[in-house]
Amino acid sequence: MYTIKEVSKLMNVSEHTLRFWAKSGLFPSITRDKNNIRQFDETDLEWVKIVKCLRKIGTDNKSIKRYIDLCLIGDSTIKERYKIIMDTKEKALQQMEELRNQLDVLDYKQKFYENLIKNNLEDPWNPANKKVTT
Amino acid sequence: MYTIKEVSKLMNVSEHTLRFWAKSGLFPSITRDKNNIRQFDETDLEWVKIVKCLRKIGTDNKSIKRYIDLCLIGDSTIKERYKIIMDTKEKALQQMEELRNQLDVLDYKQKFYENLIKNNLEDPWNPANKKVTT
DNA sequence: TACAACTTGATAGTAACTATCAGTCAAGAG
DNA sequence: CTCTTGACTGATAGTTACTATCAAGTTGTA
Repeated sequence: MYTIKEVSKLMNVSEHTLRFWAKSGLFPSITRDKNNIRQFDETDLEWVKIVKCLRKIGTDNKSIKRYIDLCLIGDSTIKERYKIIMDTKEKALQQMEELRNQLDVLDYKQKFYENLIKNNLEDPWNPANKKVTT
Repeated sequence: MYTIKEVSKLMNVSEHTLRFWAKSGLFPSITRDKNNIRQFDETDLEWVKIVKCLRKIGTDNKSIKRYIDLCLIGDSTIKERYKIIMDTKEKALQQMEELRNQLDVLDYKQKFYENLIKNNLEDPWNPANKKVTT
């Protein structure tokens, strides 16, 4: 059994966010001790893991809740859950692609600035040094 | 010269968001025609591009504004801007890594579900079909 | 017994959109 | 020459997913 603080450290999710997720119904099996303190077990950690995973890929909390509800219904929903996972994979791959594109933009900027810096060092009084650049 | 609608299509950013960015001072060189309509030129498209790039990597609008202000100051800020670009690259690479990790989680789930589906097809009355899974 | 370190729920605040709305303006139809 | 249509405007309100602040309860140590 883990406290919220331990889970926070273990999973690298803030306590605030864990409480928020809990309140949103994203941890269906969580229990409380006699003082109303949340107790996370290994299954709960699995829930945290999948919620974190879906959130990182931008799935909204409502859709995550839907996935969890499907899990609770049982095996009759396996195909639907499988589809959600596959769609999420697709989305993640698109994001990788997008990230790669933006890295290209940044690489271009990097070279651009490295050139400027080199020129500045060679000729610090170049009038080009007044120009505004993006 | 482009209208906001054209820029929206060209850069794949909603008109709403473009206006929001404009109001936030993220397009410093934008002009208006006699009817107060925004006119984007090629330089403005460059601004849209870099703003979009930084946003995709999660830079907040305030920091983007800071980068733009540095650009406007001129060449004396090149090293600082270079650092921003390099830090952003680093951040993007971390996000790639994070995305790869989450893809691993999803791959595991995929295999898990594929197994379940296979077993279901072979033995649809298996009592295991009642079990709740994450 | 005091106090530090947890925890709790409630509430308010924030960022970055996103949607809605009333109003302006210009071009084309009749 | 009016009417309508469509694009644009700013202002404002709403949304999502946190994130921060707070008062209050519990437990372990000095």
